[in-house]
Amino acid sequence: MTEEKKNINILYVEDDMNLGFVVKEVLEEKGYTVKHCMDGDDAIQKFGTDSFQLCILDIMLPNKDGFEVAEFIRKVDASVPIIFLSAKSLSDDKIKGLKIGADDYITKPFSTEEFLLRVENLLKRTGTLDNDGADKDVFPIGKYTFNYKEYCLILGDDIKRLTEREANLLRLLCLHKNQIITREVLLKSVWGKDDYFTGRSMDVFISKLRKYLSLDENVKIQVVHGIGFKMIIPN
Amino acid sequence: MTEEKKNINILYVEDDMNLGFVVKEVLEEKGYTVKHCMDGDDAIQKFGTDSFQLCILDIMLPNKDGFEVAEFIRKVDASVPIIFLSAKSLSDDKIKGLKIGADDYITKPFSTEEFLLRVENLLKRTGTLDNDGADKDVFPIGKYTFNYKEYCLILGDDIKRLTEREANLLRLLCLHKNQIITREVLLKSVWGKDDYFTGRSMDVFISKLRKYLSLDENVKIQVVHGIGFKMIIPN
DNA sequence: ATATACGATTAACAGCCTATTAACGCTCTA
DNA sequence: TAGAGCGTTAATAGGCTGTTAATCGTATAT
Repeated sequence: MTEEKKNINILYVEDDMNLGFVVKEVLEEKGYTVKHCMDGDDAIQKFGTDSFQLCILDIMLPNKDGFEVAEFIRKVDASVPIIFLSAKSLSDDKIKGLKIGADDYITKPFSTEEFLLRVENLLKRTGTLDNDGADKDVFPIGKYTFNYKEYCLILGDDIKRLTEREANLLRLLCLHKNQIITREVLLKSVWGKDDYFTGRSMDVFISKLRKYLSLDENVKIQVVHGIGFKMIIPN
Repeated sequence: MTEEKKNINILYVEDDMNLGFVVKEVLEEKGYTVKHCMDGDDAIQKFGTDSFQLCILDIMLPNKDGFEVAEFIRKVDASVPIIFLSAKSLSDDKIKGLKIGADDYITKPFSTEEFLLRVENLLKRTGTLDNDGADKDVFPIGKYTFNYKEYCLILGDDIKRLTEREANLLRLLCLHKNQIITREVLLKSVWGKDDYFTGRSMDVFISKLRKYLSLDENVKIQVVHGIGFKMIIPN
């Protein structure tokens, strides 16, 4: 996830050094690339010489205010998403921003969590970020692809449908790929209880999963005797 | 402009009669069609039996709160834009809403001007305003064409008329084509309740739909045992 | 008011699917 | 080497689904 974001360029215009530094840090920590400008003219020029997937504009700026910058940006690129930051919660400013076509409007002070969520949501909306946490439900397993939500295991044209139990178990193994996961954890997570018969039942499922995955010899569900299992997935 | 908007359906959930009435008026004056629900359960069912281009949800609701409604709606349609209304400007609520995937978050009280601007902006963003969102009710299903609004299923010259229930059910399957949709979601959306007999009733409808769709062998309504169904529509 | 038509629900039965249990043989470890 | 742990296959029971037919309820026409 983080690697994908590295390609996302954000133009950030803010004259408050302190806030500016913090916000830049926060965004960069999440893997975004951030160009930070201190005033409107600088921003306009940056926009002309680089391409951005998102613009975050403070409204109060020396030289040219955020609205003017936004209007300019809109002339150059009508679709790039724009977020305004404002110290005032004055409705007039808000409305002016919305009229220009702001995509979001955040009032200072804001929590970094809220800020990041808004940024992410906006990028998702505009299709820059891949949609929802769907990534979390698709696991590559060697030559296979395992789609947890759809309960299926895909290899080429072949789509093997899994039962709910099979899928739950396989998902846990994927979340711990190349690591040992104990029988207890598996049993408590998937079955909710840990006794002899449930354990034997799980062994039957492990057996099935091995069979399903047998067409890629590099993928293995190893047993760790007396402890649990370890699914080997080569990179 | 106003004429185009006539095709835009808005689901509005608000238990405050006074505010509800005003907002409905304001939106309708702009040419939108507004379905106003008073509580969450009602909204969920409305969503299952009609198609909306925008949902506006109050957070404080009797029965089910706005977040729950949103989560359900997201299960049925992952892309429909959602705006939350909230009396509290509490950051926690905001964050919760954004996490669920709200597209905007408006704090009461708000001016009608700001409100309308946000609605329009959101609709522009999602492209609903451009193409007069008529497509939303016509679904290609393999060789068939399903027209939800007209309750009919067309294959060549043959026009099969569907009942309302049949159409509602088929629509939901279409919205989730090639994806698993759970029995619970189908039942809550189409019937508004989820019990044994309603479930059996649904099975009868599924059986009918399969029969209607049997002339295209590439179209299948698969069962996902213990979970729900998955309609396969080849591209 | 009565008859009719239609759609939806309920009933009934058959068939299917799945998780579990049992059984047996093998492997690992103490 | 004994005993516990695991791999695998097969059988079973119980729940879930597919389908048809009967019944119920409501709207419509006579």
